[in-house]
Amino acid sequence: MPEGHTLHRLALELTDAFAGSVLTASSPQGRFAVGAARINGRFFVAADAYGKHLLLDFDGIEESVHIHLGLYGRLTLLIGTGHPVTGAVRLRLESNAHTADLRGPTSCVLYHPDEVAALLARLGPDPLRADADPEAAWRRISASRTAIAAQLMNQEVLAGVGNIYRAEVLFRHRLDPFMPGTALDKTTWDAIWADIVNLMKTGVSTGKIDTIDVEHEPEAMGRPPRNDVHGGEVYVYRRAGQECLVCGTAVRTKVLSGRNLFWCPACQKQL
DNA sequence: GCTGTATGCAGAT
DNA sequence: TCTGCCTACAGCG
Repeated sequence: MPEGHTLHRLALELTDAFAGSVLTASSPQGRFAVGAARINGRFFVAADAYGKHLLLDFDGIEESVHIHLGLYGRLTLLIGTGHPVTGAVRLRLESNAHTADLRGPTSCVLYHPDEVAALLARLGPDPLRADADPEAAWRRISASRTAIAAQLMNQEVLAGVGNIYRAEVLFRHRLDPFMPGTALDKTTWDAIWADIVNLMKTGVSTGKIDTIDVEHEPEAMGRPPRNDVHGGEVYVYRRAGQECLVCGTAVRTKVLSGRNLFWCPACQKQL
């Protein structure tokens, strides 16, 4: 579920459902019992996303609820209230009309304003935020010999890009994932940034990661829709061993800094 | 039912 | 670079 687009979408949905409402907060699973008690009965102000981090603000307290879904976390918004609790619900928020259930997050804790500030200070620009500065990311990337595929996933470089977007955007620009950041030119970076912004914005509005250009869409290529586990069409992500949709070469995979990277060795040759 | 895998990241080594 | 966290689900028997 959770790359940046998911969190921004959730922030919009939560704000839409809860802003201005008094919320009931509980922690059925127990691990956020103290925090839930702190926010219980307060007016919900807004939810906001920074990269893959979600912050919830309530009236009358200076702390924010910091949520990071990690690899497994899910936040589900339900219509109505009084739903039976299923599974390990870390945090349940209820208005008089909606319910939000949080399960399996890496983080669900109260943050003081200085902790929020520290978080924001360490994150790179978030392509989904209007005030994001792509130059800040470029300075980091172009100064480091680290492989571009690793840098795109580094949240201090770019906030919100995850394993799918990095693989897909590198394919879309036919870039060798192992190319050092120092080998990237500024024009290419500007194109990558613009592409990420567009792809992620689409992700926010559709709720899925779709990266295929029109000419490579299933209908255009006479193949059945993949409709993979994440519901979107992609070029290389999780397609190891299958034919590249552009050139037919077998897609490769390799673990890079603990995550499975996917790429087409023919389309994405180092220059 | 069990096993493997997963859109993430912190902390240890 | 490796391990642990923590939950859900697909695939298998």
